[in-house]
Parts: sequence; C-alpha cells; structure tokens
Amino acid sequence: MEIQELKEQKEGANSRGNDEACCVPTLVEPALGAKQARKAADVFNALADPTRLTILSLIARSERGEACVCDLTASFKMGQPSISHHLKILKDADLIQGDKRGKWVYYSLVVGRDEEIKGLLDTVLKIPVGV
Amino acid sequence: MEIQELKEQKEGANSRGNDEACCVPTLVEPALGAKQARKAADVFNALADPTRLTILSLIARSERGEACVCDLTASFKMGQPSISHHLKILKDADLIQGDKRGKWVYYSLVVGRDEEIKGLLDTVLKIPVGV
DNA sequence: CATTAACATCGAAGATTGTCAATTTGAGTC
DNA sequence: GACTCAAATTGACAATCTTCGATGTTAATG
Repeated sequence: MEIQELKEQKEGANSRGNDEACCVPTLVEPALGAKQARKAADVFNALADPTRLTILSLIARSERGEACVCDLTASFKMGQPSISHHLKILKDADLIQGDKRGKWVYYSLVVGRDEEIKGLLDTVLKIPVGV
Repeated sequence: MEIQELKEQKEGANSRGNDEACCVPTLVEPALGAKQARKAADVFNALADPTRLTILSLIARSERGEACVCDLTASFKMGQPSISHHLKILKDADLIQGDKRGKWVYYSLVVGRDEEIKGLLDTVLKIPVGV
C-alpha cells in the first residue's frame, strides 16, 4: 500500500490509440479519492492478519467485552511484544481502545466501528442503482 | 500473515502464576479457528491496498459492471503488469472474476461476496448476545 | 527507595509485498 | 506463418511487515 495516483483523465475518454474499442470506454470516477482509498486500505490492513482477527474475536467474546494484554498474551504462542505490536495496529486503526487500570491495560472494541467498515465495503463494492 | 497458533488452553484457566487476577480469567474460545482466521485475513489482505480498492470501485461503477484491463490500466499511473498483479490478487480472493472475450479480459465483481465479507466482520467483531 | 509485574518500545532478522522492465502467452489480422 | 496487440508472467529491487530478544516505563508493594 503506497503511492497511488489516478491518471488525469484527459479528453474524457480512454487513451487507446486504435479506433477499435475493447469496450465502451467508460472511464467512470472511482468511488474513493486517493486519500480516502489509502485510509480505507489502512483499516482493511489492520484486519489482514490472523492474529489480529483472533485478538478481536477474543475481545468481542470475552465476558465484559474487554480483555487485558496478559490474558491475550496467554492465548498465543508468540511473545508479549508481538501482541502489543498487534494491539497498537488495531488501536491505530480505531478498532479497539485501551483503558489502563492499575497495572493492567484493558482493551475493548470501539462500538459502531463494524458498521463503519461495512459502509466502506458498500462504498467500494456496491453497484450504484439507477445512475 | 503467517504461522499463528493458539496456545493449548490447559486446565481451563489462564496460566498466570499469581493469585491476583488482572481480570476475570475468561479465556474464551476465539470465533475462528487458525485456518479460518488465515483465510479471513487473506480476504482482508486483498482489500488492504488503495489501488485494489480503486480497481474494485471502478469495476462496480462501470457501465456494464465490468471493465477490461486496458481501461483499468489507463486509469492509473502505474504500469500494466502492476494492474495485472493486483487483479490476480483480487481474483485469488474471489472478489472478482475474469472473462476472456477475444483479445480482451473483462473483470466483474463476484456477486454476493460483499455480504459474505460482512458476515466475516460479524463473526469477528460482533459481540454475541445472551451467551 | 528497591523490587516486581504489566505493558510498551527499540533494533534487528527474515519473510512478504508493490513496482518496474523485460519477456512470454494467446487471440486476432494481414 | 509473420505480425500486432492485450494481458499474464518472470526476475529484481526497495519498502514494509511480523517476530523476537533486550530494554524502557509505569504502577503497585514491601
């Protein structure tokens, strides 16, 4: 996920040289601008790891809807720094939030984030009706 | 996204040595097994790139719900092999399908895939009711 | 105030990814 | 069959990611 720039659409059509079109040259606008696409990709990137998905599901299904790092760490074979690393990625993507109480940090899901992500999916994958 | 193995949950509780619990030691089962988590991560990984998101939205919003590689390529600054590479990743994730007609290949969205992905999100992020 | 426990951060190793240039494949055309 | 064009594949390289070991930070405790 890096630099990504749409070619400036000159003269409103595609720039094929020949006169034989492969299809109706429908250069539609993408649903997302470059910046929005990058931001959406970041969210999906946070979800693009089995450990992080498992962490999320463990938090979602835990008793009070929250879990401390020590319990999460105890659930995996990998070390505590790795879990902390994944938690940071999830937090940066605004999928979870941490609450420090005493010596422990309790992580919980950000409410409503699932619906926001579904909205992102609709933006990208939904075929617009009656345009 | 690689090896990820849950620690075998021995004796039904967490393995903290001290008697002072950081929280109710609720070692719940994750919603996904290791294999399912890896598969789900692959899907989100396919979505975790701004170019690929833009490609998807271009296809979704194109006139007939399909777009040929040449038009997609014309929409980006990057080269044709890169677009082909991204299309392959989207195809491997079963997000799009290719249809070769004459010299051209037309890509379209796999119908219903959006709902399946939303189902994945629910599996991971939805807090179970009345357990 | 020294110690311990929980968690975060840092630095490095190894794997994976995105891009390009070059080449190959495959269909249509002369 | 030689040629052309669309698309896929290959190989290389830089950038990024995941993991680990070591260290730092902060809060409770003796």
